[in-house]
Amino acid sequence: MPTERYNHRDVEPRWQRFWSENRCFESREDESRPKYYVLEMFPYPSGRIHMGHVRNYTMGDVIARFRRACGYNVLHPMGWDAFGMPAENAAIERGVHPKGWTYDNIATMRGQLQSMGLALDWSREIATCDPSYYRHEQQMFLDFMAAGLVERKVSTVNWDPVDQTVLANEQVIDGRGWRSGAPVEKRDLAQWFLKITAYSEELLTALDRLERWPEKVRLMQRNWIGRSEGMRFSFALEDPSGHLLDERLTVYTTRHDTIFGASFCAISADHDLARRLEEGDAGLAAFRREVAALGTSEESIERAEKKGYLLGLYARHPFREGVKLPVYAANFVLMGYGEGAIFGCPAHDQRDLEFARKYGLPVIPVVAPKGTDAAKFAISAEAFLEKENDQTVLINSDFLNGFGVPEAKVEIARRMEKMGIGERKVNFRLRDWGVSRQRYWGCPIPVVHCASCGILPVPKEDLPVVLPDDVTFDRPGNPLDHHPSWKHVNCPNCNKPARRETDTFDTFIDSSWYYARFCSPKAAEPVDPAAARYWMPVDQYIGGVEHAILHLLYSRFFARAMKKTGYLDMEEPFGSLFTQGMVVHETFRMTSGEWVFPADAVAKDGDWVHAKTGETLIVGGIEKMSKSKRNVIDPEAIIERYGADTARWFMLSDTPPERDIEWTEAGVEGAWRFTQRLWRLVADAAEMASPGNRVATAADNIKLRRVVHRALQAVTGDLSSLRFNRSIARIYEVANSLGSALQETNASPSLKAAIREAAETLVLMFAPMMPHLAEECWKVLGYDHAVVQTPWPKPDPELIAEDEVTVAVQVNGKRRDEVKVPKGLDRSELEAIVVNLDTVRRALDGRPVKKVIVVPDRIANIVG
RNA sequence: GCGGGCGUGGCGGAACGGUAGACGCAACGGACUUAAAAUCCGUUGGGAGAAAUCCCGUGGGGGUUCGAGUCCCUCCGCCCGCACCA
Repeated sequence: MPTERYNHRDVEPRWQRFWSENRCFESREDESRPKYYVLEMFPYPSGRIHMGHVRNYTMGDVIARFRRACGYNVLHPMGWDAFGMPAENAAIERGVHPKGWTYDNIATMRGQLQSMGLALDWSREIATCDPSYYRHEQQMFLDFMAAGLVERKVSTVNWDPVDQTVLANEQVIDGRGWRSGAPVEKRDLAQWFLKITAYSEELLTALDRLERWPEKVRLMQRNWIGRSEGMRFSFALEDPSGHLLDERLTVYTTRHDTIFGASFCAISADHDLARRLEEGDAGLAAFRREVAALGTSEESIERAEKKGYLLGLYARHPFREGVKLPVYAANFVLMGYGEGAIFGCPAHDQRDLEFARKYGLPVIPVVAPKGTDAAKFAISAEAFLEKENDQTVLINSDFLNGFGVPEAKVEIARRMEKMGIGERKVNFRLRDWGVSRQRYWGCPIPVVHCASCGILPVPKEDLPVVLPDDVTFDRPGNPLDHHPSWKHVNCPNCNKPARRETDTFDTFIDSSWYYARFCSPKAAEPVDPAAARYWMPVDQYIGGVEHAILHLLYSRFFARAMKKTGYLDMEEPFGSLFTQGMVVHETFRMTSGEWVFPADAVAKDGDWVHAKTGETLIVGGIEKMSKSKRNVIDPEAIIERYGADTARWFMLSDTPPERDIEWTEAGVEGAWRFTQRLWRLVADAAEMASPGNRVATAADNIKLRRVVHRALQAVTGDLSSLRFNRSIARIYEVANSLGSALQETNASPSLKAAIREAAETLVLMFAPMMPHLAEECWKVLGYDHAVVQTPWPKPDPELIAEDEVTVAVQVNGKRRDEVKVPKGLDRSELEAIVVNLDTVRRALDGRPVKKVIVVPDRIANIVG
């Protein structure tokens, strides 16, 4: 039959219109049905969608459509994480206004997402830069403040002395500002903090209950929170002449058992003591400037070569009379952790060891494997790090000699507490969340600074504090600060002239509660309690692993803060989390080093050449798609050429969703051919087996029916657990079997019935992945109603059941044969069969059978 | 530097601790065609053998187990995060 070629350009927009006009995906609360909330991390409106979006939103869409078909009341919303630096950069670089730029981008990207045929409830769309969204953020912030969850404290930022601007960590490149190239300095600013540390313990222990989160993400969060049990204690300090100072040096350690191995103390370059000593010490001032140039990122600080500066102070060892430890300012001690000061024990810490070697400090081992001769145990290049199960013992440690590490810790703690110089302390690595940003394109922080009344919240009736539109980017710094009038307000208390806060919120705040807002996006309050009670938590959250820590931890905290202030009735916003992999692509560059778009690279005689210049190209690595390396493929071009269904199919095929997927031309071509093949198969099946055919059970169709029902069973399970690539493999199998059945020129009525069933089931199975094609096929199969109005089919248990199984036969763990036996055959009968097989006897080569291990219906292993 | 992950044919990958390589791509052979494209059928981890069959194989090395791609240790390579990118 001459089937017309499937034309996605006609079909896809038509069905998109149908879904939209019939409001197929708009959802509302319905207590009579189970709810299912699918959410993908919302996009930043950067301009155009990229392949990462296509992958992320396709996965969410498949889940949404599948769950819908299974009878769930599905919520699947979309919005925009619309505040952020790129809008300001566009303003500075291209003279466009951040607001116009952002909303233009949203319009473009909304259209692009719609062309993907996503089953989204667009009536719930939100943009975080809209006052109707951020006003609630301001209100909640004020409530958090009243609830004691907000704090104002001084913290350090990267300062560009030329541009007179605060720099983000990514704007610091090799210690210099990205625009000015000037060495970065540090500045202390009073900033707002959300007290996430009030929930350290809770955020940690609650991880155990997030059973449907990837273990790796929970582990990363555990490590990030970093609970440790240690001691805070202080050393007496003396000056070079040996005079005792009034001041003591407080340190934090988890290895107080190694106190006898201490050979120095180190404080952070930002430590209060270092700041005070700087005045009379030019060398220290220079050292502090050098450390400041590293910026504030922990990565750059820890990567830097370990260096210290002798402060000329000495710490008296608490247990070794007359022993003095030199005190350094060191570039690797972080002010934000513990006390910003440590004692160094080089024998048992690699970093301390490197430091000690560099400055010629003693290395005294104090922990050694049991039975080691203390006199001979020495440390060379590697510190001795005790591991969980090691049998170790304290040495060179006076009264601790012979103690195990845990016992030594107890003893030191006991003694120090008795001496009054320290106490046991649980410490967390987690720091409070600094939310102040010295930028324009963010949510204004709703407070007023008054010279006489201090810092006051903006009265709730004055919310929202709206960002002014009339700002300029012609000079560096925060435009809100330069604005002629915006910041000048009267004090809400005394009514005298006062100043608005010109800092805006970290954009992580915007994304820390949007999931809740989607439940009732137009509510007058941040969240409508009834709607949130019905929809929350998110049943399936999907996004990149790059958000494994910050965004997810902040959201978990925010939910708790919202609970405390009465906005939400739950702690954990995301019941199940899935982290998808990136989209990667081959890179091409010219001999000049310039990157080349894949679209401009053409294969020629086994080489790659530039489509326009003909120059031979260098093929680089397969890397994450990025604008800078130009290895990007524009989704819009792909959808235009192949259709959304093909793009979606490719994103789901082959590669498991959690792994990185490589975009290849051959892969898309393959996906495109398969859409055409499905179209032909269904058209042929529709012609051969009319809607009147009924399913029969005769033997000549049982094979096809089994394939169909077993695949349906497998696909149902695989889609429930997000194993899209596996479900697609099963769909290929059904397509292959259906294709073979269609070869039959003289089909019996019962075969026709089976073909009909196969075709219909096939369409319903691929519908979540290729929704437009499925609708069109469904029409060809003779249905008036749409696939989106059709329930998910159910496999027939009789057709799934196996009556015969193939059991592998091993001899000493090596496969030697296989036997077909009835399913459920008991051990002894199977054993009797296998030991007498020729292949088994040959492999045994005369040895007696020692034992037989039988796993029923799977394997028999003869040990001989 | 610290924390986390990944590594299986030419390629993407499949495999409750139980027959490694399902399914797809590519390649090769064939059918159809004047021809090509498309489509359809077949072959395809490596090695030995006429065949039956045997040996080797899941990044390298070691271990646990009747049995390891899967669990443990270690090394190598790649990727992600590191608190002001989103």
